[in-house]
Amino acid sequence: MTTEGAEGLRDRKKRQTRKALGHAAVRLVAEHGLDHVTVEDISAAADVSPRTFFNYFASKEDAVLGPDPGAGPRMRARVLAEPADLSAVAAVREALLAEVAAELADDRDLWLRRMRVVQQHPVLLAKVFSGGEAVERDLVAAVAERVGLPADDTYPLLLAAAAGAAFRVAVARWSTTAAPLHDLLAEAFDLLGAGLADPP
Amino acid sequence: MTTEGAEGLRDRKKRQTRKALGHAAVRLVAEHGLDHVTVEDISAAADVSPRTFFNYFASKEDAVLGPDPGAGPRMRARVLAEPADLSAVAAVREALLAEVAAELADDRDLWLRRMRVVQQHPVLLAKVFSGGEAVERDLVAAVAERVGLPADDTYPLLLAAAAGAAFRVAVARWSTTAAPLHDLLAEAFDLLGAGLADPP
DNA sequence: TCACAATAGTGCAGTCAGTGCAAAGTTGCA
DNA sequence: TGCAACTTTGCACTGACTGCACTATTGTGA
Repeated sequence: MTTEGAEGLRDRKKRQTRKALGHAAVRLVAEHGLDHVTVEDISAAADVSPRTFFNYFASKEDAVLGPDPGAGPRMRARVLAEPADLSAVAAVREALLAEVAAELADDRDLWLRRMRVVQQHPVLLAKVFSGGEAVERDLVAAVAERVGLPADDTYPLLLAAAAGAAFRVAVARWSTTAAPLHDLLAEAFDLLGAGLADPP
Repeated sequence: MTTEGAEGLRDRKKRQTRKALGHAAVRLVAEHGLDHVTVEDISAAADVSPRTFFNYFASKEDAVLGPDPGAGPRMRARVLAEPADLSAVAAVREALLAEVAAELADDRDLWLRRMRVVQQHPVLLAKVFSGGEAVERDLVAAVAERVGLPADDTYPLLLAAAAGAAFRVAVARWSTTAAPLHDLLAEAFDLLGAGLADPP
């Protein structure tokens, strides 16, 4: 995730600290359960003071689910970069498949552990949703731009929301079946593209 | 929990208390902002002790957004009651339209005020999502039963999630435009049914 | 190389959310 | 009327989260 070449020591350390806190949070929660882990525990595991924890994350839940501030802009760029002759759904589909592939390649284990943690603690679902919601905003903008509609029109709003739904369903199934996430996501988009017609 | 006709004084009082707390929460938060209202304030406005507040709601946010435990089962029943020759999407569509009409008729003002509060406090979006998520479970079950698929198949999961997406989009647009919620919801379902094809 | 500016980390004190427990008050019922 | 069931409440406690002032570390320009 190294954006530009020259990144000072300061920024590298910040990144490290954030990562350490996030990983510690996921590991400890997976191990002991959400409410048997305190912010103090997480901070200790990451070797920083509890006060510092809150300089990085607004809450314990945020540390576990690590809102990815780059995801929205990335998706936006991906959608706009898809060939112009693709339909909007197809563009979103391809963008999402590419994004997922990239993210998974990056840190597959962390993802899986997070999914398991969420399954064991449905309270965290709220964070998952609202995290996706942030990405959705950028997705709405990208779709609106592609199809030449205002960003408050039903079409872009709905396409973005439906894509989010497809994503969540695919990830949910992924964590309980052996199928590759790519296939599950593609299946979901096929159903959407077919107007959710009754299955045979 | 006497649901049948004769409802004792005890249950009536509980219902009243819950309602008083919920309404006080919405009113106070709309008036002073989410984090300038404490549980103590809400309890005082509803004339109960702060401790009692937590006998009814697990958190301040819950009091504002009032999770409706009956919504899931109601939707399930509605979906299964739709004519058998309707497609699954159509059945969900009709069920949702009917549910919304019934709920709006019941307490239109509270709904609108809640929407406004949510717009002013995006933190609450998380609760909206996870509230919808509870309903989604029942919806998944109903759809699975209708189409004769297991409840962990992609189709029912996705249809329920997409319906939730359509609902959220419709409500969001409703609170910013003058159009009736019914029409906005119908429009969203039309787009879903058309496979989210590019608009003209 | 050395000061000085920026910024990250920390300790402290305080507010408020949320929970378990046991006592007190209410309601249902025989 | 009296007992059982249930609701409300006060109390004490843990832990999340914040503002503030201070220290430590890193970046930078003379």
